[in-house]
Amino acid sequence: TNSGSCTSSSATTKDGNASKSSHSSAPRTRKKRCPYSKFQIRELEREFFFNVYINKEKRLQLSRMLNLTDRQVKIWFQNRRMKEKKLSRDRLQYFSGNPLL
Amino acid sequence: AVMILRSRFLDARRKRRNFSKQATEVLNEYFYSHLSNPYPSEEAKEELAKQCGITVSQVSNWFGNKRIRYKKNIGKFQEEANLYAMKTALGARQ
DNA sequence: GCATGATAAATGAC
DNA sequence: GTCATTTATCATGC
Repeated sequence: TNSGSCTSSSATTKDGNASKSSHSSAPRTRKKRCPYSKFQIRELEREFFFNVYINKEKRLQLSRMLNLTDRQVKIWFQNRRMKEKKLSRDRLQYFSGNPLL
Repeated sequence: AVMILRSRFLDARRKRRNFSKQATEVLNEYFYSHLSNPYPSEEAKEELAKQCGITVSQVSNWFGNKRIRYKKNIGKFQEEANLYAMKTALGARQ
C-alpha cells in the first residue's frame, strides 16, 4: 500500500566525499523517518520469528532483498526486540490484576 | 476463552483514551515546574504513574510527546505555561 | 479539523 | 548489544 516515497535508493547522501577535511558544518541532517512497506515488514517479521538475533550474512541478504541498508535492518531488529520486551511487560501487567473474568 | 482475552488485550493497546483531567494536571505541573530539565527519573516516573493511575510507559510517552510539541510551538503553550507557573507559585506560598 | 496518546524509524549514550 | 530519546506518523476522541 505504500510505495514511491521511501523505497529504493534514498538513503543518505553521506557517501562519497567527506571523511575528513571539509571542516566544520556537517550538521548531519537526521535521516527522515520513512515507514516501511507491508512487504518489508512481513519479511522482517518472518526472519525475526526464526532468529531474534540476525547474523551478518542474513542481514546483508535481507537488506538487498528489501532494498534497505544494512544499518536499517540492524536497527529494525534492535527496535523489534525492544518492542517484544515491552509487549511482555504489558501483557503481564494487563493479565495480572485480572481475575480472568 | 484465551482467544477472547488475547484479542481484548490487542484492542486495549490500540484504542486511545484520553487521560483524566487530574492526571493531565499532575503531569503538567511536573513538566512546567521542571521546564529547564523536563526529564523525570525512573523513580519520578513511577511516582507520577501512581498518582495518575497510568503506567510508567504512558508517563514516558506523555513526556516525550510534551517535550517535542512544546519545543515545536512554544507560543501555543505560553498560556498553559503561565497558568501552571502561577499554580506552583501559589502552592509554594502556603 | 486539530488535540492527544501510542507506535514506528532513527540517533546516541553506555 | 540494551535502552532512553527524538521525530514523524498513525489512530482515535471530540
